[in-house]
Amino acid sequence: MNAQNDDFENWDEIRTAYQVARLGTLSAAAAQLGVHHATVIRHIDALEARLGCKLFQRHARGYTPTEAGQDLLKVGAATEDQFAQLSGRLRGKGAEVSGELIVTMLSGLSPWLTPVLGVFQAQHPDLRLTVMLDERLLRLEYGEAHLAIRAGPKPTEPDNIVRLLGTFPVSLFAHRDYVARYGTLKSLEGLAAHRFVSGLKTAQRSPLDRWLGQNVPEDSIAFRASEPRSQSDAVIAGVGIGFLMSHIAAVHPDLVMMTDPLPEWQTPIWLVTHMAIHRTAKMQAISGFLSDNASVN
Amino acid sequence: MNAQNDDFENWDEIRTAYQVARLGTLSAAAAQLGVHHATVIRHIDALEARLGCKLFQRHARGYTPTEAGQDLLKVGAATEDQFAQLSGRLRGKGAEVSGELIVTMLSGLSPWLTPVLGVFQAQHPDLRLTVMLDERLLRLEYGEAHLAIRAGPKPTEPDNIVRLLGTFPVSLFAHRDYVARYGTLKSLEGLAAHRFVSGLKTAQRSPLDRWLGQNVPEDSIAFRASEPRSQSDAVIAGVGIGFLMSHIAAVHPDLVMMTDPLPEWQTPIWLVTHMAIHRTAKMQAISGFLSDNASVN
DNA sequence: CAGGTTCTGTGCATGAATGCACAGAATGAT
DNA sequence: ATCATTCTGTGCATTCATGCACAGAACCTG
Repeated sequence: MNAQNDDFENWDEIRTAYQVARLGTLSAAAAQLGVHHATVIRHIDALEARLGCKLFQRHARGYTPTEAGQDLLKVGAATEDQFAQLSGRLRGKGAEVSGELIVTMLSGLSPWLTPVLGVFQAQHPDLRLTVMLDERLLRLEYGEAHLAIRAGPKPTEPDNIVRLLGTFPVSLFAHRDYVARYGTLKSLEGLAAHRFVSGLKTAQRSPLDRWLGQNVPEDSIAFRASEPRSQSDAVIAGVGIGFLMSHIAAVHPDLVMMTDPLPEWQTPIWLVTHMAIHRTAKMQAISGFLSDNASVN
Repeated sequence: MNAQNDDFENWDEIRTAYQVARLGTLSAAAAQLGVHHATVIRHIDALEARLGCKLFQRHARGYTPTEAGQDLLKVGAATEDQFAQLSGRLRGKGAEVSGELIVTMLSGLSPWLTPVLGVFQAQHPDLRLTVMLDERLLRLEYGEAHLAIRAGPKPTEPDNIVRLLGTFPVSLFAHRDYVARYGTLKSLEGLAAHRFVSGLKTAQRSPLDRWLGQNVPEDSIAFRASEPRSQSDAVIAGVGIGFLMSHIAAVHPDLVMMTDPLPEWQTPIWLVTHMAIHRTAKMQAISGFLSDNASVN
């Protein structure tokens, strides 16, 4: 088997010989293959030498296949057909909105995006949708996730395709009970008199966490949580003032916006896919759907 | 069709991906293919990018094929099988002493070699043997002939495989009737008193013709013929003295050797084949047969 | 017959593919 | 926990495949 394999250690030479056998001249085969005719003749020379077998009778105006060349013509045609069918199947799969789809996002985006994804899945019943809430950067190239929805600076990992979902206003919110007890926020100079909810001090991954760290005394951070969802839960429970996207806060009638949103708080949201699957209909469909349906009214 | 073809414009990448899918690691595939693992990963990267489709899940300890990768595994296995069978058929044909065999030689060698070739053909009834007597240099690479039997200096055409059949003594012969009428050849100093048979004056391709041209007065060349066979016919008919190989002349009891053979008259005979077919059993068989059976006893 | 066109075949320069060397990740053994 | 082994992934240097430019052969047209 291995000894036989050595005869055909270059499948591209077979492809070239097949085209010459099919078309009859070096020039035509070269045009079909998109290479120079010198390349074609060299492939034929190499293949014939390796096989120790003449594949063609050579004439000034083209090549005619020998019996061996005709045999190779048949095998080459079958191979090309098989590859074309494989290509069609792969494209067919890629043209479907079906199969598994793993979406990863920060927990803070879940209350907003999970219902949207649910509607998408209802529209495509063949889709097996998985939503993973994870701070950790799931590896798109490892297939741990197919779509990552990220906030903050534009992701720059190589081999990733990044698309902006939108830039969303963020502001400081508190529960009305908190406001009744501690009062409103008169201005940004009065931050120290209030209690705040933030992320872990050691991390401060989010630009908003860093903003709080720079503008609020440490003694005024009343509550720290590793997950954004826990942070928003604390705000909703009246523990303190914290950042939320305006449209997420709008879902809660008991939340009060403490100050107008600053432009620097605006947060871009990115849809990230791996280039190897970006072109599939599935990925195009989910990206388009999120762009159309995750906007804030 | 052409659009589909573009997906698989590099059949060697498919071969590489097939080996990875089959063996599970880049290293194993690289070893099997005889390339570096860097080459393997680059072929996979290129193919996945071109297809826009993940073929593998990538892990630190190897690759597992996706559904698409498994599809490619099946197609690759079928392709490899088809190519292996093609290889077997070509080798099988090459292992047979059958089909067409065209042998070309000078006419002067025909009385000696044609019977030998006839015996060879009788031993291989599936062989379609053609003997072409031609001064013109038939193109081995064009398939006009498969085996050329040539005399004189060693042929040097590229892509030809040349094998010495033997070096044969040549001498000057005349018919006994000629000797009865004109006497014997006392020495090489008495050449002018005799009549000779030679090739065309304008050609003098053969070293023997040139020897005559240099050592015999032109008036003593009684008979010129373009074909060596015609020349030997004239000698046999008693027209004059002419060169023949000793073993060919020995077939004619009426021919008399006029002088001992000179070493410079010795003539090497070469078997010439084209490298593309040289290794086939057919060519090996005919070359071996001629070496064994065309010797002079 | 002469000239134009199409095609093959080859030496040399260029560009692309490949191998080398290294580093990092993951796993297993001690 | 540390070290060794296996494997993947990448930048750079080297090698090899390819394209360019040219010439020759064969055929067709005027």
